[in-house]
Amino acid sequence: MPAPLETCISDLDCASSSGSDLSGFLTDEEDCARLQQAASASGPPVPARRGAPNISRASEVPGAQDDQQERRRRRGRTRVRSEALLHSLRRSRRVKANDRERNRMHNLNAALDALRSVLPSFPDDTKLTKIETLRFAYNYIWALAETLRLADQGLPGGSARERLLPPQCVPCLPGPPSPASDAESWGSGAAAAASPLSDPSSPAASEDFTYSPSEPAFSFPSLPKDLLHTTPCFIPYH
DNA sequence: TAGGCCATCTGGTCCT
DNA sequence: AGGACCAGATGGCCTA
Repeated sequence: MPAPLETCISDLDCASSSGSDLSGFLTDEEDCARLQQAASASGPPVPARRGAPNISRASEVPGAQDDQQERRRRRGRTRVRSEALLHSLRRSRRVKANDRERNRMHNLNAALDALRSVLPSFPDDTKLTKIETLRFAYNYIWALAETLRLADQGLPGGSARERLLPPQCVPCLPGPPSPASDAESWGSGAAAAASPLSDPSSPAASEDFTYSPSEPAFSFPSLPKDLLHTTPCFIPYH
C-alpha cells in the first residue's frame, strides 16, 4: 500500500530540514519510485497541509507570533517542494515515454530498412525515402502480381511463378529512379494519387502493364522510361 | 537560401 | 495506471 503523497512530502520536508537538498533526494531512485507510487495513488497534486491544524491554536498563545510565521514559512517551502517534486515526477515519466517513443520509431525504421532490402536495388545505392519505399513496395507488389497473372494467361506449361520468380532470386532493376525529377511518377504528391499504379484495379494500370521475355519481367508504367527497358538482373536472397 | 527529409520531443487519445 | 500509437512542433542536415 503506497504512502499518500502528502505523507511522502511530509517525510521529504523532514529530510530537507535535516540538511538534505531537494535535488539530492530527487536523484535517489528509491525516493523516486516511492514518489511515483505515492503520486499514482493520490491522483492530482495535493497541497501540503503540514502543521495547519495548529495554527489557530498557536495564535491564541502569548508569544506565538514568531512560531506562526515560522510555520507559514515552512508551509511555503513545503508547497514549493511538492510542486518541484510533481514537476520532477512528470519529467521522469516524460523521459521514459520519450525513450519508448524513440525505440518505437527505431523499430519502425528497422522494418522500413527490411522492406528496402527486399525491393529492387539500384547501382548507385540511392536510398529510398520512407514514403518512396512504401509507394515503391506497393507498386512492386502490384507489378509482380500482374506479371504472374499475365504470364499464367499467356505462357503454356509450368508455373509462371516458378519461371519468373525462382525461390532463391529476386528481380533487380538497374538504374536509379531519379527521385527528384520523377518524384510525381514515383507516387509522391497529388499527381501520384491519380497514377494508374495508385489503383492496381484500375483499367489504366492493367493497360499500361506489358510483359515480354526480352524485357524486364515486370514494368512500372509510372517509373522513368530508362527503368522500363532494361534487362532485369537477379540477385540471390541472403 | 528555400525546401525536403529526418529524428526527437511532446501532449493527447486509445487500449490492455 | 501504464504503455502504444498518433500527429504537431521543432531543429538539424543536405541539396538544388
